[in-house]
Amino acid sequence: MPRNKLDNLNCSIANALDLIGEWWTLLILREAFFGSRRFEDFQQHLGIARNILTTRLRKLCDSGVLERVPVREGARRHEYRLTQMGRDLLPTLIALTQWGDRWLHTRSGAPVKFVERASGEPIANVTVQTRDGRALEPRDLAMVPGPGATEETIERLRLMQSAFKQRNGQ
Amino acid sequence: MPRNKLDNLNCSIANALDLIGEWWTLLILREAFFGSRRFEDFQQHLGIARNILTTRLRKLCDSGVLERVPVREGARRHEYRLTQMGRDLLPTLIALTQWGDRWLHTRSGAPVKFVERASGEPIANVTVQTRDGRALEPRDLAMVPGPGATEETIERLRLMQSAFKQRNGQ
DNA sequence: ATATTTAGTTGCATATTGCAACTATTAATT
DNA sequence: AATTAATAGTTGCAATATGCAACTAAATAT
Repeated sequence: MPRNKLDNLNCSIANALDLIGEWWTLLILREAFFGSRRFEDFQQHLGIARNILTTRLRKLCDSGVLERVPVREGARRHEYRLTQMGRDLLPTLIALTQWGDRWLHTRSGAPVKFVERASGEPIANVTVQTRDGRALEPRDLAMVPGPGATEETIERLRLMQSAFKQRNGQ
Repeated sequence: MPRNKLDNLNCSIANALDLIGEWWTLLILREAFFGSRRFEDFQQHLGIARNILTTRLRKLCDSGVLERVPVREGARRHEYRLTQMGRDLLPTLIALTQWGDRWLHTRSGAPVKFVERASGEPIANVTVQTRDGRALEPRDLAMVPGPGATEETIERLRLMQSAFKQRNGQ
């Protein structure tokens, strides 16, 4: 990955992308959500080069997104399963899928529909919401320094805020 | 992008990643949500190589995620703004950010906090929900063929379904 | 009129990916 | 038990993408 790691330290997106933003990685995780567990499953479904699959699986295991467990008690062969950290990517994956469904499949419609298993009801679109469930648009959001903000981040957010006020004539 | 384009045709995630899964692209879009609009803004905030920034911006404009508009009426200089298609990536970006906050910033906490502009209240975690607002876990979800499903997709989903039943002893 | 900023382009070194062949276990078959 | 096939990689090399720095050209500012 030739991308600079410089000063990505204080950005969750940059840190997340260092882990799961590499070529193939999100497709591997999609496969994992679809039920793939074994090396050959991933390889055959995705058509990914075997050496790349090796390095991706290793990285995902090292970082705790997947775990490598023996296929049976005491077996030497293993399989790759989502951990809680991996399962926690579901909202991201679904949000991305819905975006693709909406903007990139205008002809034929979504290839896969997600439904609640128990009821068969389609799920809602993933949205950004208040804690009491009102949907928010980009313009309704503001960003403020969190507990892990650096001085640099704080300064950046201050600049954003004043640019926003200026544009809205305040 | 050396990734195979083969048979990605029927997967929204694969198609989405062809557009926004390249190195830097999501960071560029994060910058856009943070208020960057000009070439130099993106370049300086990210430290990205200028030639790569050029190709990424071009691709994002060509595909309709960003638009290239004159800075003022009749000006030759232009800036890059999110389109509706681009703004629609907000849930994906926030979901990814929250994942990073949760799993990769355990020490210091989130660098940036998203709040409702009007009230200052923190937003909720992005979750997958039913249409009446109940949160769903991965195990509560099932996938069924959508309107754009190919025969291959349908077969794949059938296999998943029977594997699921087998694991759960039905 | 000159200098500076902005928005790129170009060329070359380095890093990543794709491909195909090869290896070494493990599981299945005779 | 021996042979075969499937699984899970590794290795080497060619094709691509990225990083860097210098260069260009137009638009603003002085």
